[in-house]
Amino acid sequence: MSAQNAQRHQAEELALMLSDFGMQRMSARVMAAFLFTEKPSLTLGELAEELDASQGSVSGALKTLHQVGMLERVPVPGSRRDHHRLRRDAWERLYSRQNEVVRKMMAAAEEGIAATGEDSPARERLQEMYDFYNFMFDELPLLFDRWREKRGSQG
Amino acid sequence: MSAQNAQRHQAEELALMLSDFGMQRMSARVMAAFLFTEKPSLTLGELAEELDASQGSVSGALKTLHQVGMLERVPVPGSRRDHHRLRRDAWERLYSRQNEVVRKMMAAAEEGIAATGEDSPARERLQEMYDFYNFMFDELPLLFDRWREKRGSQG
DNA sequence: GCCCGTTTTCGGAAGTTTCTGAATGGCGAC
DNA sequence: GTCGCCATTCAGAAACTTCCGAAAACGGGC
Repeated sequence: MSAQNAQRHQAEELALMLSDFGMQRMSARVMAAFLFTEKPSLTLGELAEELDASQGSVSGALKTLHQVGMLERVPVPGSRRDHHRLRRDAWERLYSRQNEVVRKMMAAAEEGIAATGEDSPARERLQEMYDFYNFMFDELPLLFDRWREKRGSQG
Repeated sequence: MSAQNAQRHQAEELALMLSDFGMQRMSARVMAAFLFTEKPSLTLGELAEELDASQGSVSGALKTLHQVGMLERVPVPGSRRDHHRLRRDAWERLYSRQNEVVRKMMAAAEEGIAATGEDSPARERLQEMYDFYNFMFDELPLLFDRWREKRGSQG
């Protein structure tokens, strides 16, 4: 197996993992392609060919990944195609979506508490849930701050 | 709408949210039922009735939730049914599964790096991915430690 | 303003997941 | 040892995702 095929294989493995973790399958494959390519940027057509997928589905995946903030468009003068590349902080952004999850869980717990009587077991459970997510809600952004600081001082 | 119905509604909302975040639908509904019930523990039959679902699917959901460590069996002398309840640290355990995700992402990045030439853009990208997940891999357990400490000193 | 290359959207097909209902298996009481 | 109740497993049905391919929409260049 050529080195290039080996990497393509690794890319597909990673894509499978990402989709296990909840990313849409095609988005995952596109992500993996961006990670492993030697080119500085990729176009929709290149991706569709590389992944042997329709341009339609690649277009959808690109849209999603841009929305999540993992990709950015690269201006390439003289080319009418859109060129895309991974953002440096793509993974941080991906993980940051946890923030939103945490926030929603906290909010749900809060609502539950508000609707529950004073001395109820349900309320206690909801309070425990709230406490945990509230902790995470406070701490995760600080964690990211530390990451950026570390990252900045290195690179 | 009665207070009880309002809570049942809230429970279903929460279940929907959990399933948005990747939890299986029935597992999510079961979780929500455990959160909002006033009873100290629930049996399979009670859950199936409350959720208007088959015992089969509830059984599957219970199995999953026990594996994740969010539920525990409660010994109830004189009852031949299994009684289940939420673990106090259920949410922490749920979130802890991120650890495994992070570990796998780190490992995948590592493999990619090993298979990539010295001066390649792909390697740089993989290294950035590795650095981020490695940071998380180190820091998340510490975060949980701090949570447990805080929790312990409160409760 | 028109043309051509590129991207996005959309309907339908294929695949995957999830639920149910019934049968099987297991365990305690007597 | 047998009975009766509970829990689990499994095959099939239903629902939902995801993908493709075609057609519409978009946008520069001239």
